[in-house]
Amino acid sequence: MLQIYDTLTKQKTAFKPLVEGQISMYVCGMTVYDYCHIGHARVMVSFDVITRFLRSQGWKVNYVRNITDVDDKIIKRANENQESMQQLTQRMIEAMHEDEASLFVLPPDQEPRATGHIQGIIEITQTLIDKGYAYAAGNGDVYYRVAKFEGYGKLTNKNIDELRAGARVAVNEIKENPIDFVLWKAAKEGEVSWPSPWGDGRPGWHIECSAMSKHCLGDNFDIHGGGPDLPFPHHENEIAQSEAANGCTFANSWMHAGAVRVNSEKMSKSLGNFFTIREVLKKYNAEVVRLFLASVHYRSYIDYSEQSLKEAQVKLERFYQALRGINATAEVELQNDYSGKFNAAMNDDFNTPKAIAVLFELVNELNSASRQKLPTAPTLAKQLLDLANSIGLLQQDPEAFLQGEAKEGELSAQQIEAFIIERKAARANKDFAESDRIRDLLLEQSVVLKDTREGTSWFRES
RNA sequence: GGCGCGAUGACAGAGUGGUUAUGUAGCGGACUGCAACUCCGUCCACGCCGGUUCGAUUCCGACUCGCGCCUCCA
Repeated sequence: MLQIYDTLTKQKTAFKPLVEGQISMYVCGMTVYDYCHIGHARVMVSFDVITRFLRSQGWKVNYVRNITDVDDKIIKRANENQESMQQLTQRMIEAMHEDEASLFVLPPDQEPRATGHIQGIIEITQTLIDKGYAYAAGNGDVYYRVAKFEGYGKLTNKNIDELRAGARVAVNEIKENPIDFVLWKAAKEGEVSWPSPWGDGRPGWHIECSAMSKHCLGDNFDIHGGGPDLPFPHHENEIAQSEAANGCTFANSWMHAGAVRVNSEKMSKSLGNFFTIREVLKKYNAEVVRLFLASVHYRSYIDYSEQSLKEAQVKLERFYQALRGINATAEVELQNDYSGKFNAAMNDDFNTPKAIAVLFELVNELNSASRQKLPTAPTLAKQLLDLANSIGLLQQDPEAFLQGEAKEGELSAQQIEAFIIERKAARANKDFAESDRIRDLLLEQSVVLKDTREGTSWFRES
């Protein structure tokens, strides 16, 4: 049975799909004005793990992740760069797709863009005005009348009076109430704009997600997800917009990933303490980053550090060492509970650390079986691969992963093989001094040798 | 101030009202020419104070500390 923690009810509850066997999920994606950082990676990887796992369990998942490609920050950045908004967003979308692919993150089923849904945005805005939930201010802006929506604040336990009291929003006489937020912004000179019943303008933040989710999944769908800084105000406002306009419950459950921290502080654009995905991938294999992220439950915060990345690297080496040289095939019947435990952990609000612990138990048995040349080894290896693959791990060839790509200044595979042949000759002559000299020489280049009956294999140590 | 989250062994990180998490590191042994990989064994634990209970790291309350949101950020 699948259990999911819902941000709104603050409880883990049994998941009930709208349609038997199917899951409709909308995840807030990127605002494309800069390269993705590890915080973005966490959202991408978390929901990729979730989607892959659900599919492995037979769920038919319709996964939508939007792109917000029109927004204040984008316009500002494009101006700074002296390029058009389209040029900037196109570049950043391409970069995002590259990052995604290198992290083994599967593309969502649908990836709508805000600029492709202006008509839908205008329609919802009009509906909200017609129903009294929004008003056109004299200057061409349209605002949401927050006090009119009864459920406002239900996601994040806010109440309107306190929000108003603490409103740090600049007082704006055009608004009826300082906490009202903008649905449609009148165009400024030289800014990108679209025609609307209220004059030329562009969407505010929040409304695009109401329009895109409605278009892709309907008025009511199963899961809405996103990053840790989205519950307020973004998701709160989405609820207000969509529920008021559509007259029904918006998302049935809300999932939010935890923050990535650096030195106990949230990694964020505003603090400037972020590492971009491409930066990190120069130093670490993509699966190392995936495993690092999956080593902590998706809702908890995770500390980004070199040490954590190295640990993930070592863990992955253990997995691949176990799989190395084994032809993973289901040859024999196994009587074990690894799959049951793994799936139970994942079905319990996607408990990846617990699930991965099961994989290590399996590795242990696999190594033991390999060592004793038991006939169960290939089947255990297959089981390990199947389970790991169900969350998008262990997708590389063990040999390729362990030997890695030679980085700048490192020995090539051919050079290493040549040294191994030299060493083999020395060992055959019992010239252990020479043999050890070669081994130490390679070790200085981070190449570790492993002698077996079948010969010498090697891997690059992190 | 309001609303939330967290505090687990050397580190990372799950979990549980009474039973081994898991990984790395450490220690002892096996394997090895010596190593590495691997295997076997092993040490180290639940912030503080009360309460409930036969029994609490696990439930309840207070406290201390840390973090997030309340403003753009995944």
